[in-house]
Amino acid sequence: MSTIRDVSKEAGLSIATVSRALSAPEKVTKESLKKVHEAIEKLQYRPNMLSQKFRNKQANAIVILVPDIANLFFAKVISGIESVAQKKGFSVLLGDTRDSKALEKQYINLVETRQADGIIQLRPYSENDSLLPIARVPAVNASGCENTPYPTVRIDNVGAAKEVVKYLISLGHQRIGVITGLQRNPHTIDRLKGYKQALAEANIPFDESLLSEGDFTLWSGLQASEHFSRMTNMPTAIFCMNDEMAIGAMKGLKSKGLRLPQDISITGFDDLDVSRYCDPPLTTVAQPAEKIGERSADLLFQLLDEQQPTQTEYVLPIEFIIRQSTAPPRAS
Amino acid sequence: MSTIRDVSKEAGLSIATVSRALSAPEKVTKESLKKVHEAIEKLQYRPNMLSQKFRNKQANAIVILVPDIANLFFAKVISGIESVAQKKGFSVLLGDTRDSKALEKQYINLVETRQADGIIQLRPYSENDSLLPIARVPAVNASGCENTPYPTVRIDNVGAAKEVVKYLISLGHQRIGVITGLQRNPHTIDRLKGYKQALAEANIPFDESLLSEGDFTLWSGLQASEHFSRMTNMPTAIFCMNDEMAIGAMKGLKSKGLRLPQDISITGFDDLDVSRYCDPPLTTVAQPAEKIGERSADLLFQLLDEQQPTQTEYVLPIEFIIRQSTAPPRAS
DNA sequence: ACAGCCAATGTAACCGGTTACTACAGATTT
DNA sequence: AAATCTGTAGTAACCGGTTACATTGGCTGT
Repeated sequence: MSTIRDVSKEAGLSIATVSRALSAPEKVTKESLKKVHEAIEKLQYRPNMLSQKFRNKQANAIVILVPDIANLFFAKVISGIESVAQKKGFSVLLGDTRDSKALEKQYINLVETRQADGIIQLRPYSENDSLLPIARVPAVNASGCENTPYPTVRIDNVGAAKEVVKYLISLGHQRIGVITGLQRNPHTIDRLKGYKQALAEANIPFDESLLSEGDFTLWSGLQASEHFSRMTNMPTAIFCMNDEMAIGAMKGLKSKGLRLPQDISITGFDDLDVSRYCDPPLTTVAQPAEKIGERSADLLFQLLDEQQPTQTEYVLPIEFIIRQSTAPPRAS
Repeated sequence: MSTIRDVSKEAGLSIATVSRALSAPEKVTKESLKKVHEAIEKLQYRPNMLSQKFRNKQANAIVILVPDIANLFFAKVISGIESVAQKKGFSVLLGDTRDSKALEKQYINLVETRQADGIIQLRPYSENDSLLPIARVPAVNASGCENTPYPTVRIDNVGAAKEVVKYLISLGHQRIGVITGLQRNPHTIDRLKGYKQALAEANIPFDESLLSEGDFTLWSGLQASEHFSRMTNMPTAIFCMNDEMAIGAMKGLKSKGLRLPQDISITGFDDLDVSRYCDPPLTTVAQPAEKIGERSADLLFQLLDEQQPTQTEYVLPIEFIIRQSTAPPRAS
């Protein structure tokens, strides 16, 4: 492995000139530039970035904490972050944390030990359960919830849930079931708040028995649908807190012989690609995932550049997409 | 930010002793150790890993080139790789290449510039279209195909496809359609080979019109199903080269009023989680994704440690899973 | 002809760790 | 008591870049 010193020797110039030829070519004559490039070519020289980063005290890298990389929604957010990072010449390290605090800690360590400059957290903040914020670790939360104590880019989960449920009510539904994420998950909490608000505004009393806890997986949606199909007084619509659970629930309900949406309406949240193709196509909420990613990255770079960002919370608009999984309840 | 020198001053010891206290505590007396730890605590010292890596000429990191992170199959392979890397104390950098050569090049650069020690490529090798192998870049291909010119961990795609098609033939199918990936994709080529072998062994002539090209996305499966449903002499079964296309095709066929599997059988490849829940549950090939990941990582570390690995190609067994999307053809 | 200026280049310190080598005290052997 | 050994700690070189500062030489203006 050749070093800058080998190149300087080969080119008959000092290491300083070689360094400048690479990082500030305008400060070097054409001749020297040519000599340097020839030497580099001949020696197959590749600068040691570890050394460079060490000297510059800048890793030029950011970390993304992803609870689950096999999730299309996150994939889109990541893609948004990457496009911004690329423009800045930063590399992006994906940390697949699988919801494990220990793994999260490990990735945060990368920043503390200067192997990365900042961090974007894709898991929503929840008191007592979040490692971030940490002093001297520049961080942004993407797609979090209300009351996150560090810079955030998110949607209005309460409002979105409310919009969905109000739509179901407007179709004539009165008994609206809900399949939640884990009870303590901030997204669950926010979306449940929206659900309750919509009911309250329509003077429909909240009924605990219409609530079934899932964990955002397809399987848990299927499970939850069992709960509902065993009820003597089934809901006429179910608001699912994400698309995967909605798809699982649809599967379960269909297997009980129920027709969708005639017998029961289903709504999701996230607008996965598959949601357009399931049977029937799913009514759901589309989050501006890519935008969330871009904005988060912008915000993080602001944090890294200056000290004070212009704004520390961005709430981006969602799109409510009505497809064929929702219809008025049967006249009963 | 405090450095090791600050700590040494605070502890009243030399930097060498502090360094040893951290990396080889058995070489230091209990007293010194205590002083060092107190100083570290007091100064909130965190070692600068950039410096350490630079000095050690080891990044302790590997890169995974992922064509598409929003893919459950890859997610499982990655998880396997990560578990092995973690044991070795290596961090894993995920490079989401989105099938772009330019992005791939960028991540390979990380190894050439010593920011990472080796690379695991999840995209199958194909002559003229692959950047790897590259001299001085330790690399392993995970989940590739036959004839990959660098160390590989994969399944027998030809054999697996053959098994699926032979099964369909054993059910009585004679006209078996196939929805492929992109024509030039190595997985497409291998699986098509297996398809043809199965036909040949059953003395069924190959019929070009039963072949429809997709690109491994749900949407393309839907498209391809249109092609088949317009045929006057429809196939009685369709072998899809992955689960997503199979799900898309099922959707398309059902919308034409066809019943599955009575009117037409469908098979997939990969065994996604959703495949168990679609309607009907999909007959498919399960790849040992996690194992592939683990073995690839093991192989890469062998490459990094010694020069000569004991074996440079591993072919892992698959599992053929028969569910309800396949049945004998209707008596016609 | 000479001072003054500027552009190009060279010299060497520096970043924060690791580690080979050295120094030294106390224990053990002869 | 002298010689040797052992365990602990210190000194300083080193990794491969960057860059402040010094040096050189050619050009301009008087």
